[in-house]
Amino acid sequence: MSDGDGHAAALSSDDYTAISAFRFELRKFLAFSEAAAARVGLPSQQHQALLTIAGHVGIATVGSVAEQLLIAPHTAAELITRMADAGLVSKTASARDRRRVELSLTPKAASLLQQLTTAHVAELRTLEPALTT
Amino acid sequence: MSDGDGHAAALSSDDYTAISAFRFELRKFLAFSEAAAARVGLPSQQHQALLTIAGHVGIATVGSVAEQLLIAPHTAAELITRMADAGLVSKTASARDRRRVELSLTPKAASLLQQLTTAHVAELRTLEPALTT
DNA sequence: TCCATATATATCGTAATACGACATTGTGAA
DNA sequence: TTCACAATGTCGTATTACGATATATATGGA
Repeated sequence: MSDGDGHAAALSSDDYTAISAFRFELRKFLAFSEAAAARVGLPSQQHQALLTIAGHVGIATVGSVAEQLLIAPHTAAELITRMADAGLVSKTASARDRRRVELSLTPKAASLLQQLTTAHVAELRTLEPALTT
Repeated sequence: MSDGDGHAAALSSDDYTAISAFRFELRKFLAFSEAAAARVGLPSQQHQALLTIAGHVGIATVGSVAEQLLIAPHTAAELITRMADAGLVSKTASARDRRRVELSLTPKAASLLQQLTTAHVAELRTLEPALTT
């Protein structure tokens, strides 16, 4: 503690303004992301799930999605069920461990994800200066 | 378009892995924030509202909270009502424009916000390297 | 001045989704 | 084999943002 007081952090009104502005930028990015996903008919959480499945090292499972999205395993199970119903992912019982369900993107989902990711990379390039301030 | 193709962005599996990792870091920060707020009994949205009220240049109103949180004005009205019921904000009709409701933090809220902000600043210092990658 | 229109806030019913509690099936070690 | 644990799934519930709508106030022109 360099301010000599373990509790009072000496936060000024300007500090709150600056931190609030940071969160505002964060929110704008998340809102952009949500809107972009909605434009192609996806809830944000399903977009995130597609991204983690596509980016997973090895084969993604319900559990790995839960871990990446910071949600409970049974919540991920519900999410994946909805996505399978929507024709976005295919579920395959693992041969090695039959408790596991291995996931892969359908061509439709792969196409949507590519569109979305391209837009996100562009948006991130725009917002990056504001976020790192 | 420098890649010579307006549509195909040439995204590799590694690209998805990298972007997914970025979103994971973002999620971890947001999860930290939510957990920190929950520890003092606040939903995340109420913590965010406190921060925008404290950081607002001039006097915050229901409308300014809506604008900062990227929610509809009537959603902000509901949020502020809940917060007033919880003893976190006081609402005062504006003298100038009696449609407006001016907001201020109660001492209790100011104290909670200071605690939370101190913890957040520390956490951001920890996560910053991972986020800017 | 008076009114039409716009703005700020509020209310109510609804929908989406994450969770807790619990169930089911499979695995692996003693 | 048997048992503790792991992975996934089901169901009812709670929270909260939204759309539609309502009310009060403000403001600019006729």
